[in-house]
This record gives sequence, C-alpha cells and structure tokens, in this order.
Amino acid sequence: MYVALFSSSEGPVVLQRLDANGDARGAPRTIPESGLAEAAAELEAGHPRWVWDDTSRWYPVLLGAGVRIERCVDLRLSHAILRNSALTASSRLATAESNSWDRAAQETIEQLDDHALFELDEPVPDLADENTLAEFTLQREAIAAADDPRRLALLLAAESAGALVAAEMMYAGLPWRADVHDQILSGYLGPRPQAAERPAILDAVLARLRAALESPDLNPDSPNELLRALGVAGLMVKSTRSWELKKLTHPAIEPLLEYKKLARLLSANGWHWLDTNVRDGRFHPEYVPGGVVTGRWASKGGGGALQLPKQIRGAVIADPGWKFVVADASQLEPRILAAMSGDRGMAEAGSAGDFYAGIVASGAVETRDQAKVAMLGAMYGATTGESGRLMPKLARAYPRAIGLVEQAARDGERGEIVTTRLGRSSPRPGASWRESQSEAYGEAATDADASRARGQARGWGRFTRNFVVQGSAAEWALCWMANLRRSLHELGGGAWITDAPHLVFFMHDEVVVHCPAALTDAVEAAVRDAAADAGRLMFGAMPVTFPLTVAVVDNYGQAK
DNA sequence: GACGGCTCCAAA
DNA sequence: AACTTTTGGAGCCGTC
Repeated sequence: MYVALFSSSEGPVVLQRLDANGDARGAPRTIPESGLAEAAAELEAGHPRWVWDDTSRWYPVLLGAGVRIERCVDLRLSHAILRNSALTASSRLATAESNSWDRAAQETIEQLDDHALFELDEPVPDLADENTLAEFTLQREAIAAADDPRRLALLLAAESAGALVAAEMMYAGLPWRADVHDQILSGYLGPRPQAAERPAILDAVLARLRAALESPDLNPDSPNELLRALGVAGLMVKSTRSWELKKLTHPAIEPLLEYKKLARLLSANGWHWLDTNVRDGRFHPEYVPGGVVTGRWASKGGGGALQLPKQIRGAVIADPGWKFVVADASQLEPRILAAMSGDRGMAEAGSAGDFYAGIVASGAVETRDQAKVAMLGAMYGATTGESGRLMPKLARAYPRAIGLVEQAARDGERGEIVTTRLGRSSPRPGASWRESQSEAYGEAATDADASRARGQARGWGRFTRNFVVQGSAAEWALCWMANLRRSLHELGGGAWITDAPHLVFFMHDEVVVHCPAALTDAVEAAVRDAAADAGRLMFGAMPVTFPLTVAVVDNYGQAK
C-alpha cells in the first residue's frame, strides 16, 4: 500500500491512499498542516510506502514531531534518475518537455551543460503538488517498461531510503565535544585568540617563514605574493602546491608547509567552524543525496561534512555508555568493477581479503603498490607514469574488467552516455564540447583545434570511465545503508531513532553507527550482514565479497 | 562592496 | 607522491 502526501493549492495537506497499482483508493483526506504528524503516525502503523515530492521537504517536520517512517518514494530523486537513464529513454517521462520536476532535480543534479536548462531569474515554483499522483503514475510506467525493471526498482528504492537516512542523520546529529575540539585546536595552533588575531603558534611559524624568506610583510595566503617571494629566494616553482614545495630544499620550506597545514586547519575547521556548526553537542550537516552526478551524496553548509579531516575526528566522542561502530568497505571500487564486469579472475583476486595482494598473487603485477596504482589508473584513466605503464599488464590479466572501463571511456569520447549497474546514466557533454568536436573535423580546423578537441574528448572519456565505477559503488553504498537502517531499527526493538542504534555519519564508503555499548557486537554483525546483502542484491550469484574494516571505538579519531 | 574565477586543500 | 575521478569551502584578486 502507498500513501501519497502533498499540499493542495488551498494550503492544507492532502493524504491519499493508493493501492499496489498506484491507483487511488478512497477519498483524499485534507488536513491542516498542524495535524500532519498525528495523521502520519496513524497511517505509518499500516507500514505504507509514502509517496511524496521531496523527502527533505516533509521528513524533517515529521522527525521533529517524533514520527519515523519505514519507506518512501522520493519523486524528485527518482525523476532525476528516470529522466536521464538509458533504460527508460523512450518512456513518456523521459521524452516529455521539461517541467517543474526537472527544475527541482536541477537544484541538486548539476547539468554539465554550458547552457543552463532554465533561466536563473525564472521563479522556481513549488513542485506541482496536484501533479504528485500524475508523476507517480508516469514513473511507475517508465520503470515497468524499462529493459530490466528490477534494477531500476532497486535503485529507486535505495535512493529513496538514502533520503530517509540523510534526514535522520541530520536530525540525530554527530556527537561532537566542543571542549575536545577546542583542545585539539589549541594543541596545534595555540590557545583561542581574541576576535581576529592569529593564534600564537601559527603566528610564530609565520615569523619563521618571513625571516627565512627575508620578507617581513609576506602574506603566504596570497599565491602571487608567495610565488614572488620564493622566486626572490631562488626557488623556481610554477605553483605553491604543497606537494611541489616538498621537492625543494631551503630553510623556508619547512615553516611554509607547516604554515599551510595550520592555516588550513584554522580556516576550514577552526573555532569559527566550531561556533557555527556544533550546537548542543551535535554536528548536524545537511547531506544532499544524489547531489553528485555519479549518484554520490554531496553536503551543504555545515562546513563540508564529507571532507571532515582526520585531524579533528578526535572531537567526535560517543555519549556515556555508548560506542561508535565505524565500518568502511575495503577497496570498494575495484571490487565493484570486478562484480559488474563479471570478471571472475578479478573477483577471485579479491576473495582472500586484501584485493591488491590478490592481484599480485595472480601474477599480473609484482608488488602491492603496483597493483594499487594500476587499478587506480584503470578506474581514473591514467595514461602516463607508472600507472599508465602497468595498465596493459592488468588488461591482459583481467580482460573483462579492464574492457568494461575501456568501453566506458570510448563511449564518453564519442559523446555517448554510460550507465551504472542499477541504471543511473551519465549526463551528455555540454554544448561547447560538442562544438569543438565537430569543428575539429571541419575544413577550417587547425592542428591546434584538433588536438584540443582530442584532449577534451579524452577528458570526457575519463569522466565516463570513472562514472560507471564510482556510480555503481555509490549504489552499493545506498543498498548497504538501506539494509543497515532497517536492521538497526529492529535491533533497537522499535525504540525511537536516537534511543536505538542509529546511523550518525556517512562518507561514500564508510558509515558510523552510534549505539549502546552492550549492542556493539550485534551492530557489527548487522553492518557486515548489510554489506553482504547489498552485494547479493546488486550482483546476484557473482562471487564477489565486500569485506568491511570495522572498529568499535569511543572516539572517531581512533578508527583507522 | 558584490560577484565570479582562480588556487589550494580536505575527503572518498 | 602524483598521475587520473567526484566534490565543498576559504581566501585572494580582478571586474563590475
């Protein structure tokens, strides 16, 4: 059973039961906004799948009122997938004129096109509320007619479950000890300074740097100034990137690298970050499911939740009597590639535990480092250096796996789209890309035009090559989390989210569960089971394992 | 002064 | 260690 939830043009909220076919059952029920939580709680007892335009619009309100829901269809996220998927390309939904659902999807899925699909000053209307039912019908029709409906149905269920997880994690927050964060900062930078002053240790490092470069007013935050000062000191570099500076020998380099490290910590996760992002002992980042073209999540505000540096993870401390179970999927992307390509040799290499050691054992390359750099090269499209040299060896040993990414790269170079395991397709290249490709074959084309076009084509090929792997890995992670969310709720015996084991953090291939200390063993088992289930859901009988590295800790900084 | 592009660096 | 993918954000700097 489904329950559609939308607001009508008059204002109040409408609830409409739907049967298994998505057809309305009974009269719509109109209630005031203030009565939504109560009505939703009643309906939830019947375990419906909620159908709504946008989880981030409705679910935070329900959570705030103490209502957890089991499952939903997020029409906005689903629309973005179905609109672009190669599996539904001929559906009515995909071939229609663009409408407000595309506009809504646009807010998170950035179209990689030089021409904006919509005028920016055009007002973005509320998602057409009366169209919720019509959109749901169109989506079901598109899925049913797809080449492999099961794949898309799984993707959309996982995507929608991910939206629930994102809202629940934002609600629960990541336990964060402001006092410990302050201690960490003080250790690196010196005590918290007044207003806009530079912390003492950072100030001392800056003084050493200025002395070493004989440049008393140098502002090292300005790449221009820094480059000039380095030049005067006889250090010829093209950029001020740390890895380039590390190659130099000069008394100024040590304080400069130290300054960069400390200045970064201060500006990205210093006291200002702490003041604006941590309230009542919790960090509440806003996750954006589907925010990355590949299907990975993005995060908004909250100072880059998905870039949380290891330096400050020590401030993430479990509540008294509680623990963190931190789990990350080891070498996820190579395993995904092995599974989706059906490359049994590569799957075998990963079955013993350490994927890269398995590659070495198979004789494809000689060292673990070579295996790692070669695999990264295969997935990212390296052509130069050691990685580029090792690639042919890998291609001989694992023709199916390497063939899959090579094919994806060639498709991209021709401007075609590629599709993940479950059916998310890549965007098409933008107008300027297509223009320079066609110009490169024209009469007026110069060698420079042709070479620029080739470079752009290869660049897009690297994107599509990576898209299929990164996107399919993101799908695996969604399935993993959806499974885990369900079993954590069961472990909690139906208790409220924050009273039961619950997800508090997610970073692409890593999750953090906050749970009572007595339940850590059960949670660890649940996390591992959820990973195994995700593999079976996506790849059926293909013998690929997805081992996890699990740590039970009081403090996130202790994990890895 | 606001805005956008650029550089740099954090994460996976 | 980067090369090669996807991001978010701070600070600088030229332009409007």
